[in-house]
Amino acid sequence: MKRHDRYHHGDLRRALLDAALALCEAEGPDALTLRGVARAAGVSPNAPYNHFADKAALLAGVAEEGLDVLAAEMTAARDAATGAGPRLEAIGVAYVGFAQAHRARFRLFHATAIGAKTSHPALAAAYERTFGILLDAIRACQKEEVVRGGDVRRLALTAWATVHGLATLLVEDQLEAAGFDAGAPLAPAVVRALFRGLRA
Amino acid sequence: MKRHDRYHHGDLRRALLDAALALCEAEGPDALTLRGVARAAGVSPNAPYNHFADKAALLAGVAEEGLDVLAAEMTAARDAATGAGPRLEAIGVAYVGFAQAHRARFRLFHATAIGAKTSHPALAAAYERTFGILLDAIRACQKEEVVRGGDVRRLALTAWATVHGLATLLVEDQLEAAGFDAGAPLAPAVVRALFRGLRA
DNA sequence: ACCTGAACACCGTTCAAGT
DNA sequence: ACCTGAACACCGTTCAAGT
Repeated sequence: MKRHDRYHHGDLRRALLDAALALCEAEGPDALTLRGVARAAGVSPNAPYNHFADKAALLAGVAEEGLDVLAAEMTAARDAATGAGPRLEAIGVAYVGFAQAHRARFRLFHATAIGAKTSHPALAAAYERTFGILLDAIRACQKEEVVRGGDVRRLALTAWATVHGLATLLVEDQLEAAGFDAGAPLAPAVVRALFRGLRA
Repeated sequence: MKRHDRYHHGDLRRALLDAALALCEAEGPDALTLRGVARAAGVSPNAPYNHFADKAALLAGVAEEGLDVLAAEMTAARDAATGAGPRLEAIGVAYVGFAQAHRARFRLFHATAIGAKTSHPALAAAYERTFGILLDAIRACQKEEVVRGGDVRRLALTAWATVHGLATLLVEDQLEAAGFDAGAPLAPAVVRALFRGLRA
């Protein structure tokens, strides 16, 4: 484990992204330190600056890749369901499921240490792609008249807020504190109530 | 501004809580440093340890006071409305309004730097009080049969998740990134959709 | 082009010491 | 009881230097 030849003439950028995610999974997002990531990758504390402008840029890189995974799981869940309504619900459940299955990745989405998303255009683009999946699903529901008409983005915001709120509460352990069993499948019921609220 | 007699024989604990909130409002939660709080209060870097076990305990103290403010605004909004349904909606809108009006306080609720809530019993108690307001409002709705029956906590979770998600997205500037006008009053529409979903 | 070493200005926290 | 001063082991980041 003392040789790191692959990194030294290979892809240190990739290694740093992997190490950052692994550290976040192991120790939590607050323990994630740039020096620690460099240490885990077997390089000096300054080596990361050859690949990322600063710590925030590294976190944004990890977050961006996480958003792609989320988008993939959302589309997979959508494609496994039939009918516009069930598909929208499947996307919502998948969002919450992603947060529970990939805690570290989800927490990194909102790491305030990333700073203004506008300064990370690749991250903003990944957000837009993911949000687009939700928009499409709602448009399909409107076409089948299982969701009421009106501004798609407004409806999407309601849906996003609901699943995002549940995911956030779960990931930050605020539900156990409030006396909920976080192991129980809370998402389907919450998503069904949401869907009822959007119905035509 | 060089004398701090009031603090030295007065309430440094109070001064630290105030300084922490002020710093969080001015510089954001990430810039909030224990040494900086001590500096702002005019004491040495170690003085806070006479009043708080560590940085997390100070943050928990600020969060706890913030939850009391939130609870007060929720009950005020509730009491200004008439009818169980409108009252529930008013509470939800007040939750989001609190996040927008007191950004720093809201962000501190979820500062991961606070750590396990279980280790801050006073904070957990404040959470429980605030959640109780929501529970009571839903029970009142069930009694008037404007919200469907079933486990109150499950219904409350759906409501909490929705307003919490919207508040989080607003406070973390993720809505501008998604092309929403955060200045627009988004809360009423979202809360109405939520309420439709809970309806009897 | 990519990495290291030394350095700077910070942190949170602890310990001994002052009053 | 409450505060200070000095110290420790860390950070993020920069700069010069190596290959």
